[in-house]
Amino acid sequence: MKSDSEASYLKLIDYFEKKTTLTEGEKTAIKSSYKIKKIKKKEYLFQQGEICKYEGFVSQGSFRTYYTDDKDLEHVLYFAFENWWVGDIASFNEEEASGQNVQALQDSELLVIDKPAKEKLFKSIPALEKVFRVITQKHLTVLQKRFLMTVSSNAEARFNELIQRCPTIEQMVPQHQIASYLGILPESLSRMKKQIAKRETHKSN
Amino acid sequence: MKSDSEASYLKLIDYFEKKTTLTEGEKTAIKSSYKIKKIKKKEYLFQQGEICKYEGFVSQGSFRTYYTDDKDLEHVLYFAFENWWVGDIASFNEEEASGQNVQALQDSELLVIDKPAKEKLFKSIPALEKVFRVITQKHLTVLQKRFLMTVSSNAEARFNELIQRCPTIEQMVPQHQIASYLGILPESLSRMKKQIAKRETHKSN
DNA sequence: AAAAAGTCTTAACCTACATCAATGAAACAG
DNA sequence: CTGTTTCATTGATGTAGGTTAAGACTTTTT
Repeated sequence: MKSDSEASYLKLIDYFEKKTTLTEGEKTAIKSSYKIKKIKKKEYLFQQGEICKYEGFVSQGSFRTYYTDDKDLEHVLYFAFENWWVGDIASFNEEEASGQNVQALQDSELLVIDKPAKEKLFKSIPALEKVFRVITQKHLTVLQKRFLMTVSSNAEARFNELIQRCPTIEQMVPQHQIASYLGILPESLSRMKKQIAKRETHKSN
Repeated sequence: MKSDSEASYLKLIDYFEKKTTLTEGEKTAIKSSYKIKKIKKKEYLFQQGEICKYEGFVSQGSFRTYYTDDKDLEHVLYFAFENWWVGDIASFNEEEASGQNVQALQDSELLVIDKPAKEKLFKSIPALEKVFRVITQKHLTVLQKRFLMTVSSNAEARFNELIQRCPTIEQMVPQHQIASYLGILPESLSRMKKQIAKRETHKSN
């Protein structure tokens, strides 16, 4: 399906063009550097203990990045939908084992690049270097907010913030994974939602 | 005190030379780009609501970065000792209000640079660009670990991890700020330490 | 040297969320 | 279509850490 993959590459080019200007030649270089990788539901880009060999741009579908602790509990670090990135920066760059798992939530498609290809691409398009520096900074800022939110407010406030920031998330992700993202157990989220609903009906009567 | 400031600049140069190679001319450029800024105990590099105009390298003393929430509770995000950096990357780069405070824990000294000077320095020493990209990545990795630690283990495990990673911290920082860093109240840390001590004596008898 | 401000500890009580256990419903595989 | 995981809900009970309040001890300010 040539036209499908063409559309995927266009998403990536559009994404970059929102952050910098590219010549036609540069666009071609980008297209030939990123490869299409399809990942079926519940399968992985990489898992804990493996090296993250690819950095991926989500062209179709969705992913979760999570960490499994020593009590075998999963903790969702991020969700990634279309036009977002997945990967473990530290593992990708240092070529060391990752502590994370990146799993498809549905049959999905990524545009992936490995480290040598990325370095080559940076050399031919220096402006991209800055684009990725900014992406990393943004990433850091988001995580800082998340961390502060986690230590300074309760699960209900975190839930409200999530719904406000990402209103469709409940349609896209099972509830126990939202709970994990919020840092609570599914039982607690279920109870919490019941409480919220009860309060809502009381108010409106 | 010329010799004092000379020693401060040497710390910064040594720091950079661990990550890249520099010519004498580049070292001179670095020295003339960073300015010395002394900050007395309890005073600030910047506060919540202000723009972080300087990125600082701690040449003497120590700092805490914290956030004050809507209930007026302080949450320590980082400590910074000698040879560490302070600042708010997002605020510094985007020139927007910061949500953080950077406060000296004792009379301290920074080598600071503002955004125009940093951009100019990057132009004259492109290798530094990569150094800072790596610093930001490292920063992100550290924060990710911290976040996962916070959601996947209890305060005692976090305390033990901190002591192991930074054994002298209890001599350098008041206990209520360590509590804040751990995400608990000073009373809880005090109680926790008592429990630990009780267990220790039981074991050794 | 006195006053004020900051720090640490202890104790009694409270609450948000975890844990354990059971159930029904939905999704999925053979 | 049917047995089997997976998912959501609910209830009973447990606990880490929060809240409030008080006292002692130390450091800083005047």
